[in-house]
Amino acid sequence: MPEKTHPAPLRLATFLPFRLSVLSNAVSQRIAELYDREFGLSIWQWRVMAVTADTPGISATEIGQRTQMDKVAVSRAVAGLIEVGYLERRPSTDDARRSNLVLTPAGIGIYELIVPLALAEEAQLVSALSDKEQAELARLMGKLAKASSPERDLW
Amino acid sequence: MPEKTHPAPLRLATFLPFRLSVLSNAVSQRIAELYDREFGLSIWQWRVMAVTADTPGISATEIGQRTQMDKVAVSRAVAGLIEVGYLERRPSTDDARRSNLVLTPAGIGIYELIVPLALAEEAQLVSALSDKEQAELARLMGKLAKASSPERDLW
DNA sequence: TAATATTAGTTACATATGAAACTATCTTAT
DNA sequence: ATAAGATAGTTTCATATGTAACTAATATTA
Repeated sequence: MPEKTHPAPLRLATFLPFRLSVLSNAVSQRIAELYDREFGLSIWQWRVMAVTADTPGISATEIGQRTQMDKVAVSRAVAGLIEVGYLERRPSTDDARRSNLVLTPAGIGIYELIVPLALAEEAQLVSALSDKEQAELARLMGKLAKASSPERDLW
Repeated sequence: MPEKTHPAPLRLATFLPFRLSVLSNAVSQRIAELYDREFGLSIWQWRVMAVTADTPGISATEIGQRTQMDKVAVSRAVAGLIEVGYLERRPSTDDARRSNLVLTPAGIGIYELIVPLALAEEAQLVSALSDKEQAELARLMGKLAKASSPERDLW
């Protein structure tokens, strides 16, 4: 008489989606706390600042694409940054629906304060890995990203 | 005359916390949609089921530790699972504050339906990597986890 | 060029989430 | 044995978030 077959076990601790989620949350939380505590910024506001610093005059829609934020999140982050005076909205001459977003001088100042801190945080995080391992991790993550969302390319 | 020094640039696309977050969200969303669409379960309810299947009679507190969920999230997920009849609360004899949680037969049935689907989803995701790469990824993630939260060990 | 469809972005609403307060029970120290 | 503290778990409340509806402007099509 054949024995009752047991289902394949699933240990959360070795299940990749779970591990990714936990690791990502642990990392994000550390750095979100930094942005918030030191500068009163949410992680989404920081992302908006980062891409705006990189591409002055960017539109909200493009911010969404570059940061993987949906348009409502972008709208709210932008509104908040304008509120505190870090971002400025300039009407676009050729398309009245969109605005060209730029950091204000205050915004640039804050941005330049945050960047080294963020990079230091990252550096500390990856200091556990050799340069080679860091490169390998980036490569493997890229493959996973492609496998998980072949349609939109994430980076 | 020395030139004005430019701050180190920060490209979101190569910033590890950002990449981790985007990748994790992309993966989680795919699989959360599966749990929800097919079984009406949230990802947290699924996690609770998974550890309860693994350790019948587990307490809510221990579920929290094993899943990295806070106690409020556990409480809500448990309440929801009891509501739909997948989980049962048994009063603990030796400590009246805690309950021993077990899956009901219905819960076990659903669990055994989900496991192969979840594993298949994971398998599809990592199929882009060789066995060796998969092992390497797991190892590197373990190092990062330790670096990011040395205090609590995540897995 | 008028009608229709798309797009950029915001607002409104419903739900999800986390922090803090709370209840009940158990543990520790005197 | 009793008071003070710690722990398990729930509830409350304020905020965050996503979906859908909306406004305004541009693009398309007939």
